[in-house]
Amino acid sequence: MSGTTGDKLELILDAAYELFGLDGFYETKISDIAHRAGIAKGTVYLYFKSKEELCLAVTRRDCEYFLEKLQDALQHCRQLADKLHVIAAHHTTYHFERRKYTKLVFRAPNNDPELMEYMRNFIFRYMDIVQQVLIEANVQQPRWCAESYIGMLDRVKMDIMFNPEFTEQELHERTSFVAGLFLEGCTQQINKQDQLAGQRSQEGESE
Amino acid sequence: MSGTTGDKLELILDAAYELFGLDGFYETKISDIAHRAGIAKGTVYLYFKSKEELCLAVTRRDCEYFLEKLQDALQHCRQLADKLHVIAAHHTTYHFERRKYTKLVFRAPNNDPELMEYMRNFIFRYMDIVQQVLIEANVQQPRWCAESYIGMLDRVKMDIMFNPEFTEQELHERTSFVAGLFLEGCTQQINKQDQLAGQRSQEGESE
Amino acid sequence: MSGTTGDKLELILDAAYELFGLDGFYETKISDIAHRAGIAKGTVYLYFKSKEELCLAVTRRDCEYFLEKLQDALQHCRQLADKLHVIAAHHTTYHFERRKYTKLVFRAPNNDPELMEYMRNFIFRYMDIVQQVLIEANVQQPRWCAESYIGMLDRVKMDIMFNPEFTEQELHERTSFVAGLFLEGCTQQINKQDQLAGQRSQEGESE
Amino acid sequence: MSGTTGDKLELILDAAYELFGLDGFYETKISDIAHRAGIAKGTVYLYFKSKEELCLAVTRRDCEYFLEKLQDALQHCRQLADKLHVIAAHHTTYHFERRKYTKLVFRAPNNDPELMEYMRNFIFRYMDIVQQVLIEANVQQPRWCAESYIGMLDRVKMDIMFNPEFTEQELHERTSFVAGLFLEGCTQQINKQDQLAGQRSQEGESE
DNA sequence: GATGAATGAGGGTTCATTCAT
DNA sequence: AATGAATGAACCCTCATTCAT
Repeated sequence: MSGTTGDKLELILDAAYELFGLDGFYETKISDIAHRAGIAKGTVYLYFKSKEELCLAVTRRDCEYFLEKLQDALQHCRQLADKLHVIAAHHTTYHFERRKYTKLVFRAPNNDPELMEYMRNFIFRYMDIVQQVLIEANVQQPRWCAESYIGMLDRVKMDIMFNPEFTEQELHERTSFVAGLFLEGCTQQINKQDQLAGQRSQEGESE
Repeated sequence: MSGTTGDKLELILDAAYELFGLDGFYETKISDIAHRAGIAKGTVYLYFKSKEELCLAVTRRDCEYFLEKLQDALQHCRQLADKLHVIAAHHTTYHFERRKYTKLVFRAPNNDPELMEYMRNFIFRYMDIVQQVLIEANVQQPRWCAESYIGMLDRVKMDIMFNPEFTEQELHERTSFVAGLFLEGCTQQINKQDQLAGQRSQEGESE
Repeated sequence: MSGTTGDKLELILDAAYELFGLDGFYETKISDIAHRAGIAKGTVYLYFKSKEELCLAVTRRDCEYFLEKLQDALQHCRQLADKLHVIAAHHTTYHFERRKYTKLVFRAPNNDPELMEYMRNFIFRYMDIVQQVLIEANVQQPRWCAESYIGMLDRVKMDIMFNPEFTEQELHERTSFVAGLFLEGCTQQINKQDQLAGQRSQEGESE
Repeated sequence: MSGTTGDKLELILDAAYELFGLDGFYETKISDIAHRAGIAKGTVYLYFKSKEELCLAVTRRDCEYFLEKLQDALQHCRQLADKLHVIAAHHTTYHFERRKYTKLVFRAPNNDPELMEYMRNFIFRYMDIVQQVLIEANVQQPRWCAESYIGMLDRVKMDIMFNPEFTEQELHERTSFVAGLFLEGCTQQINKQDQLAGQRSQEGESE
């Protein structure tokens, strides 16, 4: 009865996500999006002021959903190892499920300041979540470690997106590998730090 | 000397690199490039069949130079630690020096298959070099490790390019951090493997 | 009282007059008019078949009112001088009061035949009124004189509309000047004619 | 050989004058103009930044030519009567020759400030020329008289442009009529002034 | 080889008008 | 009668590419 408005907006976002993802921002015509959404070209402009704004909305919906799902997943585990694995699995699975949308990697309208700013901000928020996990586990240099972890996962993502033969099996192996490798590095650091702390307390006692 | 063909080609590549890097592929007009190169618009087409081909040439020159310099730098060191540091330093410094060309991150003409293929291939070659370093040091899973390392470095690159206040001091610290973190993980793995190998040889002896 | 059909029609006309006058026909959107009238876009089309017809209605109301007021004013005077001054004062005052609606000068939809025809007709009727005044005073060439008078007044109108600093003081001076100048010319002509008539009658008598 | 550039610019101006004049600014498509000029749509934009700028150029050429011709014609006469007639004849003939371009009356893009400013300025310059003629003949209130004269002539112009049956015969009659009527008014004023001056000098003498 | 005037396909956006509710 | 979401034709302008000189 009502809710039609919401429906159409969703239709547009879906169509835009699909086409921006498959063909890229510049290669996608508003008329294509409208056609795929089953509406008229002009209707797009009832919901979005410009192609750029539509792209921003698409990106926002995608990224917010990404972070939301990540937070959800993290709630169910307590151990650092678990959390790191959840993060990795989320990152890789998310992109594996969307692997046909290769052009999303280049979130293009290169010069749209709002989109640039949003993406910058998204990365920060993502990083903050990972960093928090590391802080809770007493990992040293949690910011840089978080960045490194995300970097490792992003490289896997690139493989997923640009290697058409990337299998689900491979997905799991790579995910575990990255999580494992990183955990090892962290554990190492934590150990060292504990040793250090231990030494200090011993030294303190021996005085 | 100055009227040589080669000169003009170089002028065009320089101008295109500058503008593609500053503004992005789609935002840059052939006429802008010609203007900056100090030549006529039509002349560009004496050297390149299309804007895409020019972009490919620009990218190629940039990437080949990147790999070349990396190889050069790697020749001067033997230790794994040294090599990893050289790789990291090269990666981060290269992009720090070109940090104003933020749009190079999106090597855009999204649909040019040749460029896509070239980039895919470039990554492989880059990865192969890193992988070789790891293989020589007996690191397990050298491919995946190589990918992880490059991923970590690529994240630093993103920070460099999109954080305008990124300092040279920070550059060195981050570089050393990443190299160190990765080396630790690798060393760990090598150790484990050596232990394993040691056990096996012992077991073999004891028979 | 307020929900009456007539009310809404008036609201639309008022809003359209305002916006056509301030911004011009082509620059004004139907949605703007609806918004200013406090009604929905579609409602405009319950009262007017098209934007052109609305413009015609606006113009008609404006012009009819102009002529009506002129007729009213003329009823109160008998002397040619008075009548000419009333005409002049009406012309200039009317536009002075509406001087912020500069775009009314270009009653645009250039290609609407109905509007063109109406405007042509309006001018004729206006002219007829002035002409009648002149005929009653025995002015020679009353039609052309009427045209000239209106032309003079229209030039004042242009000054009023496009000179933002045009003051009320100036308005009165210019009005009197134009009326005076024209009256003089007419009187002159009337005199000459009277002389001519006098001569003729004298000649007649003397025969 | 060369001069081709100039040629094309002229072709565009001619085509634009024709179409803007026949159909109006908003009703004329750039593609129509290009077609009529025998060139491609894009070529128009090599010579003019926008449709508005083209309209300004068309107007400018037209108005400058108008003033130029007026100055030329005025050089050949010395008497006030002659000058006034030349002005009138020029005004009416000019528009009679262009009477099919009815839409030029509404020099439309209503909101283009540059065009508005240019037109304002054109009127001033035109008025200045007429005013100068009156000053030289010692006419009182030369500015307002000039305005009135132009107003009278402009009304004739309107008749010319919107009365399709306006004949050349009528043109001459109306022109002479307006010039005569105005001259009479002026002469009158000059006489009065001379009388005044005469009286004053007499009074001076008698003292 | 070098030029730059000319081309014209192409797409984002606007907005008068319609019509289901 | 009133609404306002939806429509889609229309048009300005851009810019990669061509080609005559």
